[in-house]
Amino acid sequence: MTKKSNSEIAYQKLKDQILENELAAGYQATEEDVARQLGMSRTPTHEALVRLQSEGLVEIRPRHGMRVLPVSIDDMREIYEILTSLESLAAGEIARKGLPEADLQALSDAVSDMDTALQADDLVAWAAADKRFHGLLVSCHGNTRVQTLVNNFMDQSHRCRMLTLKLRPRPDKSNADHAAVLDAIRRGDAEAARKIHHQHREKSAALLIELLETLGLKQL
Amino acid sequence: MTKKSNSEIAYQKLKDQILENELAAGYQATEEDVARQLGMSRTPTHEALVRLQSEGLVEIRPRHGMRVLPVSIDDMREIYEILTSLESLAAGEIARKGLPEADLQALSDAVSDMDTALQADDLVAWAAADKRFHGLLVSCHGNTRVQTLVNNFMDQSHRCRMLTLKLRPRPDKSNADHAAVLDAIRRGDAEAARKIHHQHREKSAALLIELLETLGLKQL
DNA sequence: TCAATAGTTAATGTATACGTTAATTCATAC
DNA sequence: GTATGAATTAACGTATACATTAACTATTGA
Repeated sequence: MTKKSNSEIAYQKLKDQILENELAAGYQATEEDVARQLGMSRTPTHEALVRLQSEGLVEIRPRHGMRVLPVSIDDMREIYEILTSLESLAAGEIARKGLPEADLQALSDAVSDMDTALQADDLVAWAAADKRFHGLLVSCHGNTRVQTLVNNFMDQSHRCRMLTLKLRPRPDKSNADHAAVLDAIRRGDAEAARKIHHQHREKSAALLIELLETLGLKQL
Repeated sequence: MTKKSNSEIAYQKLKDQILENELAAGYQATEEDVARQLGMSRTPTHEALVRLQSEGLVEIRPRHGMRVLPVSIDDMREIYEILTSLESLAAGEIARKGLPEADLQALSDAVSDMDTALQADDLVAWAAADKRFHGLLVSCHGNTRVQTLVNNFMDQSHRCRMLTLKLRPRPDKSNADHAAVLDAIRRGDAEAARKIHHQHREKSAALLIELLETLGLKQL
């Protein structure tokens, strides 16, 4: 098998640490420090940081080191606006063209898993299944660029979703929405699939942002 | 003033050369060759290539050198689907919230310039004004991520648009569409702005793709 | 006390040497 | 003639030394 390069390792480790909040937003360090922490030289470290910067997770400020970017409420507004637009595009299109049974089954499984998780009050599992559903939606659509973008914005907003997960009301309505989207897809009703998913994402966004505002969390 | 780094210079030069088709799609070279051509070492060259890869303009194939990515018909389908979605989002939103007179004027100027260019049969000037209109639409909306994405996808499809510019019918209808979008924005009719722009982009895409298919241009 | 400036320094940008890897070539056996 | 595998080699990955730059600091003059 082909060996992973150090820069790839650096990229994945750093990304993991950022998404899991082990490297908190606002964390700042020089490239050399990061390199030392990773046990490699600055060269592959720098390359990883450049990639993470292009994904909006860190910022490289010449002479000040890299900084893990916090996510503001406005960032979340931007991100959710895009997720809403692209995902509902995907939902509509897959309803229009129809989906092989295997894909429908995968979507259906994700919805079931969300229900199961919710009944068990396992919010982390619920979030994972929810994420899977959204990921399937765009991967079934087949536009690879949409897929990449949605994955990227899900990453950018991951920490925020995880943080608010336990602070928000139980997402029962969310599960119902997903089931309704899936139903519209099965019926081949593109307009309904698009609209329902659109409203679903808008509601999620509004909820999240209101929560952040209520809690006075400007940055996280 | 703060001096530009070599990697920045490399990035811009390479990007220019690719967009202007001086480095044709399919062009392949080792990092060392590219570096020599740019008059610098591999380090900044590599960094520039990584950036260009993240923007979808080149591909880095270990042990084979970098390659200027051709754009296929399917790529154009993907790109225009996203542009359609994000730009009509922007059109709708700016109609909804209203725009300061200066912004309206800038949009109006772009429309006028398109008309003038078309009357003078100056297709290159027309394309520039058209691009400006689309750019203004998203910059007025204010979602910086949408702006970045739209700019990036406009870049990815730039060569293709330039190539087909002289092969397509005169874009009279296109100008009328833009005027109609602007009118809807002025009236504050979000739904109309969104819909008209959506149809406009879908028509452009269909035209472009049909043209590519007719000409049998699978890659460019 | 404040502002301007020159010197200091920390951090990154860059070049380069070297190690590593995988594509290719060539020899050999069948 | 073909398939296998070892040797070759071209290209990149990595570490590191050095150059460069802009932030910082301390000094000086007002």
